[in-house]
Amino acid sequence: MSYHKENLKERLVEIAWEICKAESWQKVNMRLVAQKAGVSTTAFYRHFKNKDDLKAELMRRGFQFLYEGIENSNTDDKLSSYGAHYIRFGLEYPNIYDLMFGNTGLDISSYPDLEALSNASFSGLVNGIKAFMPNKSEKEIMIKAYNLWASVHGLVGILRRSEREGNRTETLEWIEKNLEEYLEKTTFS
Amino acid sequence: MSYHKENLKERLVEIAWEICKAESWQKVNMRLVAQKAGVSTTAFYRHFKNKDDLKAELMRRGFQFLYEGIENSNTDDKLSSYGAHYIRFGLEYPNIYDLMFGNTGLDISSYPDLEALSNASFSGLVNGIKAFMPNKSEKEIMIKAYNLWASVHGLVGILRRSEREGNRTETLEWIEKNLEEYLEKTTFS
DNA sequence: ACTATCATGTAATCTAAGTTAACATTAATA
DNA sequence: TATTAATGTTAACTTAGATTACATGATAGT
Repeated sequence: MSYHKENLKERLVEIAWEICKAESWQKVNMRLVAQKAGVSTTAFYRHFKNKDDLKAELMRRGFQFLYEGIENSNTDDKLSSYGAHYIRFGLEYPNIYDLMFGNTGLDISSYPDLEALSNASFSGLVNGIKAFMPNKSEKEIMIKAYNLWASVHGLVGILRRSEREGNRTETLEWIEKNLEEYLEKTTFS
Repeated sequence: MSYHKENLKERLVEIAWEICKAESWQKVNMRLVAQKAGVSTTAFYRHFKNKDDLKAELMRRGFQFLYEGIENSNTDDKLSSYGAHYIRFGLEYPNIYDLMFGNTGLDISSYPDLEALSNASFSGLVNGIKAFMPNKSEKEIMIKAYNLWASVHGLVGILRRSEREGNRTETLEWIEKNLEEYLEKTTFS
């Protein structure tokens, strides 16, 4: 029975999400996802125009997931906590992080809602800095914002690389355990 | 004539390099490269075990290219110049940069020489900082080094993304034109 | 209730790209 | 010169994204 499935689209996304989280977005492929859902490969194309469409859906999920985490973690309104949350997210969900911030080949401008979701985090950061340093000029605030953003994403790369390659130094160990202090020390002069 | 070609391996790498530089490493494929070289697709496998082997060769080239550039640009021994060179490299050769610093799926630990090449740049940076701040502790120096590294690579990501998505703000414009000043301001308190 | 229609699922097939196996040709060397 | 190793070719296999033509079944208008 049930030639027509209940919420197949949702189930496909769910399955793809799990594969992506556990493996990488590169490992997500229609055949595997469809098979795990117990449907034919082509059933996929009734719900997604193509693979990019699925990737976009997964990215949406990624941003929602990240933002939920930030809301729920009662950060003490310190910017360093905000940045630390990003870093921890990148370390805990590296494959989701790659999907969201790496080069997946997706043209994000084809998905305006996604673009907005993606930009939201930076706006939040700018506002935070603005509140934190009310007497600074717009330009100084933006520079701080870009720098914090860059440091955060750059550091995720470093920490992950060191993990992969077994390069972990004592200092990196310290940084990972003391992200807030590290961020205060480096990006807030 | 010439069933056996002269320096086929070198020519294949050269062709692949050009494709990678102009398009992306994802666009590099054996059929295309072999065709451009005027040989059969499988000729490839006489010179490379697999595609990863080619990727590794291209990455080697990338690091040599980057380091040559740094040697030749008579930086005035300022660390900010060093960092700025990295950023400019990332902006001028984004596809080579992705190959070198992005997630290509290559397990770099299978290519120890490449790993060494890749680590060399960080060591250089640490030594530079050490010379620059002789009275700081080892840990402080390492923290600065990681931070500069993270900032540099993070900023490349930001600048490229803003270019792709047409997000360029005035401040980003300023940052790109004044990389040294930006780095001084942000990572050297 | 009957039937037209539309959303949703399937089978078969195409194409691109990585890879291998079996065979051919040339260069090197004993 | 005869053997062998290096290098190249053809044919074919595999995996993965995508399309076409067809099947099924839920829903709505008569």
